[in-house]
Amino acid sequence: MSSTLQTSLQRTAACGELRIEHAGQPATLAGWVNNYRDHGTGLVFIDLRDHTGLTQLVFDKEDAPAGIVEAADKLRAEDVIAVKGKIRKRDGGPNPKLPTGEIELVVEQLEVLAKADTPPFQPGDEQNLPGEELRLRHRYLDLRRPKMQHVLRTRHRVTKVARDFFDALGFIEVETPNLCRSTPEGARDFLVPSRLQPGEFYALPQSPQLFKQILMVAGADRYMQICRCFRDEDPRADRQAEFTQIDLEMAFVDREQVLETMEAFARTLWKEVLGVEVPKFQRMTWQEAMDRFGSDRPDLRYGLELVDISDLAAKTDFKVFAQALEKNPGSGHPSTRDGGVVKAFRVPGGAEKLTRKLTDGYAEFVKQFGAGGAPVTKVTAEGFETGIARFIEPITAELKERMGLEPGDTVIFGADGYNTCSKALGELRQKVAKDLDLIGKDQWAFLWVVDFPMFEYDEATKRYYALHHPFTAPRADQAETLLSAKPEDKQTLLGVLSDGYDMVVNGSEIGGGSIRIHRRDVQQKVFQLLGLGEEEAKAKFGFLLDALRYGAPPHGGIAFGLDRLVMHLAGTENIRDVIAFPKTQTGADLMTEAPSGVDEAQLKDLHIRVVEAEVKPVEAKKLSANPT
RNA sequence: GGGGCGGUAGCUCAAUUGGUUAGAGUACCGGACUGUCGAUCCGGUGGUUGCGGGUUCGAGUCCCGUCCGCCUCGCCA
Repeated sequence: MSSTLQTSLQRTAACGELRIEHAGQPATLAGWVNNYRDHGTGLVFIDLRDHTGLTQLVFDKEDAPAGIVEAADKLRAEDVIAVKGKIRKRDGGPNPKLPTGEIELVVEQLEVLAKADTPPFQPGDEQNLPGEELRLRHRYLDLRRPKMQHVLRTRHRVTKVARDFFDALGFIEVETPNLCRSTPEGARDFLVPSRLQPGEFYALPQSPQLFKQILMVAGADRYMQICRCFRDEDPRADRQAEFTQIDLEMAFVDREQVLETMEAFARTLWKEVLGVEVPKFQRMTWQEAMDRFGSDRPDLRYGLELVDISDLAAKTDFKVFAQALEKNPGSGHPSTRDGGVVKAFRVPGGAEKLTRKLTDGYAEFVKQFGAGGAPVTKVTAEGFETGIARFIEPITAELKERMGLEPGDTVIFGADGYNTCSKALGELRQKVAKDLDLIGKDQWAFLWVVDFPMFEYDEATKRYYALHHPFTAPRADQAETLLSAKPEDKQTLLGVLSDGYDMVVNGSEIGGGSIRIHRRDVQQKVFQLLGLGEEEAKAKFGFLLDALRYGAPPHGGIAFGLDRLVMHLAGTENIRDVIAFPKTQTGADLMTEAPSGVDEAQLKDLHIRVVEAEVKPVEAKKLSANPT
C-alpha cells in the first residue's frame, strides 16, 4: 500500500491519555505501530505508540467499513499511521499493564502516513534491548523508546527549571563565543583552522570561564548560560568530549552567597523533577574528604571510612608498612608532600561476606591505582585471624579501639605515599560498597567540598599547576601568604587554600566553581607561580589583566555539568544515555559517521595539509562500520 | 599511550578438548484463526562466525595483526 503525502486526519488526543471516562467519544490518534496482533480475516489489534504511551486500536470487520481490516492486516512494526474512530470500553477486558488499558479505539478510518522497512530492532520491545552500537547507529529508533523519551524530557525539564530559577533571581542569559582563543592550561583543545588567517587556529571553548568573568567586569551582575563545552580528552562512562554546562556567575558576592544560591537551585531541581526534598547540604574540606574517604568527591551514602593508623603501623614488624612509612620523607602535612601513610577501613560483617575470591580481587584492583596490594584480616573476639593477622597482633587493642572493630569485621589496609594510598583505598571503598550492596536506593547524599589547595606540584615538569583553574581566588585569609610567597617556598604554597568549591552528590562531581581573582596583582602573582612569564601572561591573558585594571567587582560562580545532573535525575549510569546524539569512545558519531575526510578544496581553503602516514585506513573503517 | 572484556542469522544469544550439515528464541515471509495484549498454531527464508594472515588432516574455537564497541589507567586547569 502506498502512503499518503499529507494527512487529512488531525490528532485530537495523544496515545497515552485516553481513559475510561472518554468512552463513547470520537477520537483521532497518530503514531507508530508498536505491535500487531492479527486474528485473521476479521479482527486485528494494533498498539499505537507515541511519546505519551500506547493505545490499543481495534479493526473489527463487524464494526468497520469495508477494506479497513485488510489494510490493517498489512501494518507492521514502526509504520506511521493516523486513525479516526470511537473510544469504547474494551470488549475483551482491561489490560492492567497500560494506563489506557480500560479503553480501545474502534477504527473507522485509517491513513498510512509512512510504511517502515523492518527495523533492525523494535523500540517498543523494552525486554530485548539491542547492543548500544546498534542503538547509536539507528538513534532515531532508539530515541523512540519510552525510556529515552523520558530522558529527553527530563533534560528539557532541567534546563527549563534552571532558566526559570535563575531568571527569578535576576540572572540574564548571555551567549559567549564558540570560536575562541586557545588557552595553554587545562585540557587539550579542539582546534578550528582559520581560513582568513592562514596557519592560525581557533579553539572551541573548554568553558566560557573568562568571558563570564569579563561579563562581571562589564556590569552584567548575574549571568547564566546553558552552553556547550569541548575538551579533547578520552571519554568515560560519565564524560564526553562535547558536553553541556549550566554556567553561572555573580558579582559582589562572597562564597557563602554563591553556595546558598546554588544549593537552593539544586534543591529546587530535585523537588521539581523528582519531588524529592533534599536536606541542607553537608560541607567538608578537601583535606577531610581526602583523609576520610580518599576522594575529593566522596560518596556519603555509606560508611567504610578510612582511618589513618600510621602511628600504630610503625609499632609492627610488617615490612610492607615499614617501607610505606619511609616513602617521601620530609616535614609538613602528608597531603602536601605525599609522605608515607598506613590507612585502613573497617567492613562490618566482612568476615562472612567478603570471600577470599573477592579480597584477592581487591589486591589486583588497587594495583591499577599504583598501590602494591590490599592486605586484609578478619576480626575475632580475641584478635585477628587470616591475612596479615600475625603482623598486627602487637597492636590489637589499639587498632580495635581506633577503628571501633567488632568480631566478624574485615579490615582492609593500604600502605603507600599519601596520594597513592588515599586514591587506592578510596576507589576500593567504592568497590566494596557495590560488592556488598551497601548503597540504598533513592538515597541522595549531597555535600559541598570546600577549601581546596590552590596548587599542586608536578615533579615531572617541575612546576605548579592550579588545582581548579588559574583564576580561582585564594581564600581571603590566605591572600597575603600567597602574595608574599616565592616560587621556591613549596611547603607554604602547597598549603595555600583557595576559595573554590565542588558540589557533590553520591560520589559524583556535579558542579564546581570558585570566587575569582578580581585583583590584578593577585592574578599576576598566580600566573607567575604557574610559570607564565610576564610577556607570556600578557600575550595569552592580556585582555583579562586589562579588564582587571579598569574596575572589577568581586565575583564568583559555578558551572554545573548538565549531563551529569540529568544522569542522576533520570537514574542512568551512562552519559551517552542523556545525550541525544552522543559520540563513542573514539569520538565517532555512528549515525552520521563523523568525523570524516574532506575535499582537497576544503583543505586548501584552510591552508591545511594532511600527513598521509597518519591517515587512518579508511577502507577498513568503512567496511566494519557498515555491516549491511 | 597502557590494561581488561566483547564482536556468531535483521536482533538477543548458544555451540563440550579443535571434529559431521553452526543451533535456539525473536523478527521476517506464507498459511490458519473474531477478543488479543510477549496473542496462539503450522510451515518456510535467513550465516564469508568483524576483517586479514598463520598453525592444523580439520578453526566459530588456538596464534599474530587489524578494525569496531564497551569498561578502565594515564588524561579530564
